[in-house]
Amino acid sequence: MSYSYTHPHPAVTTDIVLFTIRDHRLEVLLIRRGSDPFKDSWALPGGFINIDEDLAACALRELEEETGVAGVYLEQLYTFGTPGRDPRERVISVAYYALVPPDRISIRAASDAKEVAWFKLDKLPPLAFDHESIVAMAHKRLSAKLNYSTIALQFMPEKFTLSELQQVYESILGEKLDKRNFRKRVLTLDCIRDIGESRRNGNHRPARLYAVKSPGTVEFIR
Amino acid sequence: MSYSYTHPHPAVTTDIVLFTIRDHRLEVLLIRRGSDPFKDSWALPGGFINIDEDLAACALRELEEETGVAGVYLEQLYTFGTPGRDPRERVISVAYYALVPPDRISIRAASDAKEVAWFKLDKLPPLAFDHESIVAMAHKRLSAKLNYSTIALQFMPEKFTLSELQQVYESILGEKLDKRNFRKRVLTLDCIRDIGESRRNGNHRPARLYAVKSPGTVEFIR
DNA sequence: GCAAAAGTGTTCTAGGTACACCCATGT
DNA sequence: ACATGGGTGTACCTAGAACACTTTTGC
Repeated sequence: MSYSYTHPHPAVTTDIVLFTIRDHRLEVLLIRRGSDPFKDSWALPGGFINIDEDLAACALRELEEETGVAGVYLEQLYTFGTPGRDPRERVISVAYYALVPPDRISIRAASDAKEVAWFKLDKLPPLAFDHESIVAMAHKRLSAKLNYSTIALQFMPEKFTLSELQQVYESILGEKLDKRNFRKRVLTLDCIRDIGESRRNGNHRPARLYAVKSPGTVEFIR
Repeated sequence: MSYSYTHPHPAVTTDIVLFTIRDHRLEVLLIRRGSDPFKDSWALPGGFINIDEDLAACALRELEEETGVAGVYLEQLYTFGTPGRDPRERVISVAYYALVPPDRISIRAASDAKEVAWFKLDKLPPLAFDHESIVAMAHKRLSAKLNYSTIALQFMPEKFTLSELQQVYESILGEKLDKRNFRKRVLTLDCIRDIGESRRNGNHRPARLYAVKSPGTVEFIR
């Protein structure tokens, strides 16, 4: 089967920077490529768009096919199209970033990915193509968005403590926050609610549990 | 000549929302389409990418070819790729927005554009494709960016008064600003300088003239 | 002298930052 | 009793908002 056009067409892909937070550290999901180019290199999940497929749907499908991950929060990041960024042919990649709570994921390698793994953001291996700059831009966008939206709640499981939420902010921003100021701020946002339960986490006072009021939605603040 | 691929490839275009400000009103540059689809409709300038051309270069080239406008400030906006947005074939459009001072432009129709004209943003004609939503998103981005960058300076000619700059902000935001607070704010940004000249604009006191310190660069503030 | 836009400071308010101690639990 | 993280309130500071009169020019 072959498809012909009167003018040359670039290939279009989506690439996804999937973030989660584990052990108080921001992590990115990578696949080890099973075929050339960059065979055996680590890369972002992603791939070629189907001819009748929406861009975001393509990103979700590739993520599911290559890693088994579904049900994430997804947002378009930027479109990367420098000629030569893929040695095979002209490839324009619409990059997305996605967030998932660490308890909502069971990854598996599939499709043309030999292997799937989470990497600490500050300990990434060398990446294929221009994927390092895609990851860098995604992290920058995510950090910026913490300050004017409730996007961080997308990392939270169904029930969580305020300390856990604070650790999420600290992991992304890479700095310690003041406990009292942090709690005052997130509680006045009125986006999480005290569910009246508590959880024992060690040899100390149990922590109150909270839940996101509108899961799946990200609101702008300030 | 024909180009064949083993998998179908979408076409890739760029579309450009070029803004300027004239008579204290935000305006958008449109072309009247000379060919189908949407023949005779107004649309954003833009067109198909060349196979070895960078995305931003494509946007600048299309703008130049179709309207004669060059030397603008350009920024990637969003990528629109809903299947069916172009009736001919699958087209993915990387949208850009651009800003130009009103004195830096001489428009002319060329290429497949029959006609080129500026329209007040609040009096746009019906647009081809999904160009209305592209314009809406560009305006939203521009408004947001006024609050955390010096992007408005891209609209200013070489010499301008503080009142003129204020009118630019007011046109984009669609609201009146306080003169004293506005002046205090832009002067503390330290991005424009008093060039020691003044200009008479009518039967009243002449206004001091200012110039942008670093033309062509947009800084983040706050 | 009158019309018209240019230019200029102070007060108030709200949101952000800095900061230290008691509480509930397990061992 | 002690170690550990959970939970709480106040004072300060700074940036943004509100607000009115004098100046310089042309006619």
